[in-house]
Amino acid sequence: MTASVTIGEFSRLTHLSVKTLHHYHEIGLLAPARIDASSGYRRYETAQVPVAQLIRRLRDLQMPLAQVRAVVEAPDVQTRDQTLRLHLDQMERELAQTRDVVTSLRSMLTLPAGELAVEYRFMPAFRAYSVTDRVERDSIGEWCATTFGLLGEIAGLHGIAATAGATYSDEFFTEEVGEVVGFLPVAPDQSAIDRVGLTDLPAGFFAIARHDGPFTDFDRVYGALGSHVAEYCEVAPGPIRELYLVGPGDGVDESEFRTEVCWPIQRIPTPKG
Amino acid sequence: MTASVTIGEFSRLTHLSVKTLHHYHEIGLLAPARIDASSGYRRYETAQVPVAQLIRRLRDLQMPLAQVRAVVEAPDVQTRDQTLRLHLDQMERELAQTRDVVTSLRSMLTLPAGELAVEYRFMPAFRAYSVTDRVERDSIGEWCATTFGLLGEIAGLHGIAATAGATYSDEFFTEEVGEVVGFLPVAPDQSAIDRVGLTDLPAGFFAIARHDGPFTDFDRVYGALGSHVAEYCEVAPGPIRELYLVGPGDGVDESEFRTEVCWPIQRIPTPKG
DNA sequence: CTTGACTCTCCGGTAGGCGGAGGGTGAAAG
DNA sequence: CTTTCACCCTCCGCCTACCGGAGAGTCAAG
Repeated sequence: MTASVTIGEFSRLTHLSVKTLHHYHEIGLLAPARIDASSGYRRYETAQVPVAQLIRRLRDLQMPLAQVRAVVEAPDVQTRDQTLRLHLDQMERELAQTRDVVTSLRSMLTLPAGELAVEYRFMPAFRAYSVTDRVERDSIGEWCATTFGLLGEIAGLHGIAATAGATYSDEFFTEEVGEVVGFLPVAPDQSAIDRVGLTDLPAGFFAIARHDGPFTDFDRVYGALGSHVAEYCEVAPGPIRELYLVGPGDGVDESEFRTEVCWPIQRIPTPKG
Repeated sequence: MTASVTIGEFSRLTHLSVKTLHHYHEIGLLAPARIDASSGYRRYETAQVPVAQLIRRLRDLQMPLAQVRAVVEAPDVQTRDQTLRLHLDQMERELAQTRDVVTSLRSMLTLPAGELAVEYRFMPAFRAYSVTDRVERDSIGEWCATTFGLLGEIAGLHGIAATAGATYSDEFFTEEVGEVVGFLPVAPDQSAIDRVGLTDLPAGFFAIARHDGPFTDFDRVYGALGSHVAEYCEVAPGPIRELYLVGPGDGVDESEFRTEVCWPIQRIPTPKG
């Protein structure tokens, strides 16, 4: 039914290198069936081949070993397959995103950056339903999906037609993790409701640029707008705001998205020359 | 035209963390425009934003810094875009492959491994045109493409109808890099020709299993066949062989591929019990 | 002149292994 | 029965692309 093999043979069976098998033994992910007491030689069973292959496949997909462990140590097949399916879905989403980045890079190659229209605006203070979290850069997409899903739902329930937005703390950009606030403006006399907080956003001047299209090449607007501000304006403290004029909630294609990026400034600059 | 900003501001403009900017400075990938002599503070120019963003995008695509460097330090725009396009093509290929692995894993979940038909065969010695290289596991796909492209071309020119194959040294599996020989059998009196070598493959007994379908789930056959051999046969020294009965050169869909994996054994085992 | 935000350097750690040194094992060949 | 040689062991350091934090200096506003 099953046979005992040396680490080298097992390596050939599974296409995992000997070094890798050592490593998996060390961290307790895949231990040999037994170990010769006198020589210390590892002996694997051929019955271990399938699990080793599963591990290898998951690693091929860049799955972290911690997650791999969760999969192979799942108590029963249902749990395991469930976990696995979730990961596969996630990977497919990442794949799609990578593809987007590639296409966006390609288009960057063909059409150079256009002129950026910067507008200066005073935004009065306003009150908003809000969701505040400490978010990592990598998981911002997910966070936005859930947050604006929730805010959109609330907007529907209460008949609010305002444009949702978010503020991003400096930390979020400079240290890869920081406070992000998703908001939905409401009447100033509105009071708190379930599931979301209430925040008063301060008034201020902003340099504003609009971004048309999907979120993948958002960074270009940031670069261009930020450069503009650095040249012509005095920056003000406070987080950067984004206003989602047209976004995923509006049931249109990505290419139809409209977003305003608002950079806080001290005052509207007087034109030079 | 351009303005000088601190590292923190530059971080906001480019969405690269301060730590990352330090790192890029240290390795000389993206140095600040100047450094304050007394305080040691880095000063970046807004003109550096586009290159920083390019770097960030490439890193988002997992491109190693060495390659990123090659791109950003390209002498002229043509070279740079050319390099970039090549990398993007490569990434798209990898993307496609990852997708295949995902689908294959999914199918592994739904349909369990079937029975494996193992056949024992004596293969006489034969002479073959051959290409021998030390190949890394990761680049085996590429190597096969070029090698069997070449061998196929030669087969066409000389009217050879034999089945191409390859041998894989143990090292190749146990240490991630090792000797691989692509071969195309010819008549025993044939002599050497241009661009390829001539190898005599030794006779021997083999346990052979056929794999139907794309190369993505090749490992299952290895595992199953190897386990079978470990249980019922005495292994013989020498590299594992693969015979490409139907492969990429035959202009059919991946799912139509037929490959034999040949595991060297000492003799044909006598059935137990 | 203080406060607080920002910046500096340096040191150490992370994942997932690879590479090599130095030394013990096992089985077949002489 | 010994030698050879492939195989195996452990241990240590290195790799990439940064992140975290300590300890100390710097800048601008109040």
